[in-house]
Order: sequence, then C-alpha cells, then structure tokens
Amino acid sequence: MGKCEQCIIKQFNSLKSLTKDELMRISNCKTSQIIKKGTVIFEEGDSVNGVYCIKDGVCKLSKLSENGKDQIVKMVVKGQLLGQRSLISDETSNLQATALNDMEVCFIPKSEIIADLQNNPKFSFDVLKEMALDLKEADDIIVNMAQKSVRKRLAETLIHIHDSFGVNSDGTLSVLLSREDFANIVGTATESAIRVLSQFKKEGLISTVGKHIKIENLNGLNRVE
Amino acid sequence: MGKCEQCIIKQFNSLKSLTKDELMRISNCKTSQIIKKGTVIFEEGDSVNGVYCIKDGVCKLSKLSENGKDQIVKMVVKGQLLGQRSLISDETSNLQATALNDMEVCFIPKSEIIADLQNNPKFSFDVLKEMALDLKEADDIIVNMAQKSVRKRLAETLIHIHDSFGVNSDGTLSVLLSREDFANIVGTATESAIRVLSQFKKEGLISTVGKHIKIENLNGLNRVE
DNA sequence: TTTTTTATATGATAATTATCATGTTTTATG
DNA sequence: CATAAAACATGATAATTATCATATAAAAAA
Repeated sequence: MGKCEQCIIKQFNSLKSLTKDELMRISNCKTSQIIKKGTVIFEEGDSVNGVYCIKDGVCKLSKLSENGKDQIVKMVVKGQLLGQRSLISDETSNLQATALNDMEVCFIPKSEIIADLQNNPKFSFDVLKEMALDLKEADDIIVNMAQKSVRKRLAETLIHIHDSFGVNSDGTLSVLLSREDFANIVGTATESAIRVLSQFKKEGLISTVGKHIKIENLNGLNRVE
Repeated sequence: MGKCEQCIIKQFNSLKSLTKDELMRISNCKTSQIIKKGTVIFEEGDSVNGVYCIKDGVCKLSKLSENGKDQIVKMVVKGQLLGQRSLISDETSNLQATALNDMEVCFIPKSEIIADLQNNPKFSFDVLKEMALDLKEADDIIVNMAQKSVRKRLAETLIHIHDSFGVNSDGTLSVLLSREDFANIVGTATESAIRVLSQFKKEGLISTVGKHIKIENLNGLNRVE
C-alpha cells in the first residue's frame, strides 16, 4: 500500500499542509479501497467517521428531496477530499455520496486526523479555505437554480463539467453522466433534461458518441439563455 | 464604547472562543457603527476587510443575477458574524450585504483578528463549524429551489423566519420584509410572491397587520405542497 | 397637505416546465 | 443468444410560473 507522504494526490487538497510526521502516522492507519461504479459510499443519516482522499474517479453528492428526486449538489473528483464535514461536526451526513465510475480512494479515520485539525493551523486553515470555496459555489448554484431557465442551467452544467473535469482524448466529457444525473444536477424532470440535450444536439451545440457528450460549440453554449 | 470581553453578544458566535487577552486587544481596534435600514454594508466585488459582529438588527446577503434580480442567499441576524469569509479568502466578496432594519454592529478589522484564526485552534474550529453549518443550509436551499414549488418554498420561508428569528409581541414576524424580498428569497417574480401570500391569507394560513405578517396556522403552512 | 413615488394587488396571457403515455434503443442478465 | 430491465426519446397535455397591463394603497417628498 502506498505511503501518504509520497503520494502526489495530496498536493491537490488540504492534506498537503500536514507535516511529514503527521502524514506518516496517517499512512499507517488509512485503508485503501476500490469502489465500484454505482456504489453508495455513504448515505444521508450515516455517520461518516473520516475523510476519503480520492485517488481516482468521481462521485456525486446528492440529497433526497421529498418528491423522491435525488438532487445532486456537488461532484467530487480525483484529488479532492470527500467527507470533510465529518471532521468538523458530529452530526450525521446530510448528503449521500455515490460513485459515478470506478473509484480508488484512501479512507482516513476521523480519530486519526481530528487532532491534526486542532494542532496544525496550516491544515485547519486549508480546510477552512476549501469550505469557504464550497460555500461560495453553493451560493452560486442557489442563484442559478432560482433565476435561470432549465436550458441555461443545463448549458452551464455542460460547460462546468468540461472546464472543471476535462475531456477524453476524443473530446468527449470525461465525466460520464446519465440523463437522469443531468436532470438531478439541473433540478428538472428527466424528460426535460433529455429534451434539452436533444435540442442542443439539433442546434449543433453538442454531439454524442454513444452516451458520451462532446461540446461542439462552446461559445454557442455560453450564449444559451 | 463597550468592551468585547464584557459583551454578551459574542456568546452567540465564534468570538466566544477567543481568550480574554485576545478580546481586549480586539476591543481596542473595533469600531462601533449604526447602520440605517436599506444601507448597503458591502457589495459584490468589495474587499471586505474584517468581520461585523451584529449587536442588533438583521441584514440580507444577496447576489445579483444576470436577469437583474437580486437573489437573497441568507439572512444574518443579531448575534451572528457577517463577513467571516473575508478572513479566510483574499478574494473580494461574492455577495452583497444590505441592512433590513436599523442595525448596530461592531467592525473588527481583518488585520487584527487574522492572527487569532491561526493561533487559537478553538476559535478557528468554531469558525469552521459555522461555515460547515452554512454549507449544509446552502445545500438544503439548493434542493428546495430545485425540487419544490414556489408555494411550498414561500411557506417554508415564513416558517423559517418564524422559527429562527422570532415574533413580536403581537405575534407578527419580527423580521419585516417587502414582498420583493420574499420573492428574492424564494426565487420567483414579485407578482408571484404577492399572489401566493394573498392566497395564504385567503386560506387563513397567515394574516397581515399593515406590512407585518402573522402566522395563523403553522400546521397548515407546514402542510402546504 | 398635496404630489410623487414606491409597494401591493389582481387579471389576462404567454412561456416554461412537469407529467403521462408510449415507443425505441441500449445494457444487463439468465 | 434471448430476454428482461433500464435508459433514452418524443408527443400530447396539464400545471406552474413569468410577464405585461393596470389599479389601488401606502409611504416619502415637496
């Protein structure tokens, strides 16, 4: 099993601010896991007793609404930490995490890392920074949900996935989502998401290779209202 | 001017975790301000160089959308801190803060308190906790915006204001909002908010005394779909 | 107080989005 | 491979919400 102090993934998240000693200690108690696509990593109400450092793959964070739909609130990708909030609060999770593809993660027990949050100000400040960024992004999503059309939100979602998570060698979006996932990000009915994507295709804004989506006209997508 | 170390307001926010020495130092550099209703405390793009401890009054945090509407993302009331994010990030504010009534605040310059965030783990952990709570609330709002009707959202907004901010002696909601504010919380057109409130009134769920709203049937409001 | 402005109210209509129905394609499974 | 299940697609229609128009009431300003 790899050693945290040598792992390059940590450069992309707050674990980079831990000292070598702290990393070595964590390395000894972490567990490395392979998580299959579709697996629920934790669900609403679970006590998440640690953080997951994502070495590979993507997962979605969602919350079940009373109408039975699963609203996706955020996607967490390779390099990022999952479950940071479990370190800060003793409450159970308010979100569900589900793997969107096969993932490789390291799980660090809360008991092992919580002291570092108290003792290493650089680390806690880093966590604070990430949380502040998450909050800013959440605020933006609220505004989008409240004020923009489904068409616009879906266009922005495609652009966001393109810009933040990148594309495969053939130009298709590297994060593969079902139409239902798109609907659950945008907050609309699955049929509506399908319809809008079909429309985008007709307009030449995107193309599809099987389930994979490729952005053909980024400027056009940006101009969608 | 009052002294922070003797001020009871701090019990309601993370400042309670500062030591007496830290509080005394802060007390010497803070400025006490009266902010008139309607005043913009800071706007999007401003660098907010410190935090406001709210001794009295309420303000709204909003973000201007491209369609010209001002989406209200959060309300900050007496006892809470405003502008915590300025301590963590050097970015300019992504939100505008506007006083909803006459406010009394203390402004603590960032330069004076930033070191405490680094040196006092109890304080920084407290800030972290509040940020985590804000994030959880923001996630909930995203789900509501995405999945619930205007009618439901407005009912929930009334209940939230009732439960979190309390009522006056006559039972009316203590936070006085215009119909436009309600629309901007719920993310709908002002006319729609007006219509739904009129409907609630007809149904006996609420009553109005001038601009003031009183919840007449809390269970009924809870049952709104 | 009178005037002007702003906020509230409500109708008519249009636009957006959801829901239901149904068919096709793709993917999983025996 | 055959068959079942899931995902995708699209039409028809209903429900929700926005927009525009206009009227009234309340608040602010002269």
